[in-house]
Amino acid sequence: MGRWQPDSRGRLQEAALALFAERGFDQTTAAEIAAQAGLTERTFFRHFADKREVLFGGSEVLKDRIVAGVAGAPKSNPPLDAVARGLDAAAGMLGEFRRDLASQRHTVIAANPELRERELAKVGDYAAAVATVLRRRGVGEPQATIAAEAGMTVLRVALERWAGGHDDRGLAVVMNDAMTQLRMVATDS
Amino acid sequence: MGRWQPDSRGRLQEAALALFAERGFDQTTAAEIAAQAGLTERTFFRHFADKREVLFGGSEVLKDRIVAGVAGAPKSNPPLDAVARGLDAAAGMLGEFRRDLASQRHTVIAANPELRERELAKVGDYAAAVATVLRRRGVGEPQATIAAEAGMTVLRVALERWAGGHDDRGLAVVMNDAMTQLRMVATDS
DNA sequence: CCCATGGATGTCAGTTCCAGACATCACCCT
DNA sequence: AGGGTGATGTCTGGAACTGACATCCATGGG
Repeated sequence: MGRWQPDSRGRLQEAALALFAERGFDQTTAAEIAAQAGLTERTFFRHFADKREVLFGGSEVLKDRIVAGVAGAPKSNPPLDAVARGLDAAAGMLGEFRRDLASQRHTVIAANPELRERELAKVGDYAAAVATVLRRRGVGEPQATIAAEAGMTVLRVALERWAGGHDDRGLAVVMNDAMTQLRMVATDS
Repeated sequence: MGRWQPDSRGRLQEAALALFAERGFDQTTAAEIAAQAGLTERTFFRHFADKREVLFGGSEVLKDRIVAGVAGAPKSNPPLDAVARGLDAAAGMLGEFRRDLASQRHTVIAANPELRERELAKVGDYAAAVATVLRRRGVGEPQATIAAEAGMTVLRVALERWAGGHDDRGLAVVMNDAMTQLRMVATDS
């Protein structure tokens, strides 16, 4: 056994989620999280750029999955269909995750403006990446950005409904549904 | 003349924009902004909840304008058309503003992740307000949220193109254009 | 004309977030 | 055995905020 317990990063994430859920984000200091994980505050900030970031560990992986989904769509697909492939990939990945943890995380984030801000920024980052892929597929501007942003809106709305417990169907279904609603809303006029 | 110079809030906003543009957001302290405006740090934080907020002074007014625009749309308008009315109102208000200041502000925000986060949060707030108005008009969920969020996506994209100098037409035109692109992207499949 | 009140500001002290610089310790490789 | 490496701890300090309290001036009532 090493000098240190394994997976410090994971332990910090677990401790943070537990403490945030228990006392709230503002009432929890980075030092407390670190202590709970058997580490020091300084080490916390070596693993996460700021206190909020500890809740967004899998974000990069998810982005890559989405991007891969979009990139893997048939060349003939119109932009929003390609984006829908990315959403399928996202639903697949998030579906593997434990539902209760996703829900707890969602509750914590929903309760704090700073965390909601960060979440929006993350999804905005996905959108930028997706737009880049779309452009590489020959989609022009502003269509690429609009399709990407609209798609990430669908992701956020579906995730909110699913993790918020307002829709008990599978995430993939909820997301598909939201995409359909977007198409209807945009068409019907 | 009073004990204090008038319009402290406005002076703080001006000073902040100037300093941010000159040295960057991170390299400017709240105390420096306050000093430039002839005030103290404590007073800065009495006017603005945090350092970023000083760049988003007119945000509430803009939200009200958008909401009013949506609420004022003919009852018969489908949701996204009503939202388009809100966007017209926004374009009208932002058009009154000095273009160079809007551009400078946009440059500062674009250069800093924390500021981009805050901007996303603001627009997300508009979306929530618009969704509420739509529901009051009888639009169900998730259509209301989707229409509102899609509309605010159009706002962001158009604003980015306009303030970023990528499109020299009037803001209203750019926004109308973006809305049309959204409809096309969502339809064509 | 004086004084009480209230709003905007200043002063001071304290907490927390976050980062730079450097030390330490176990492990690994040769 | 010894040096290199990576993760962690320690120390220190700046900057973002916040609460408590003092101050000053405009205003209005007496």
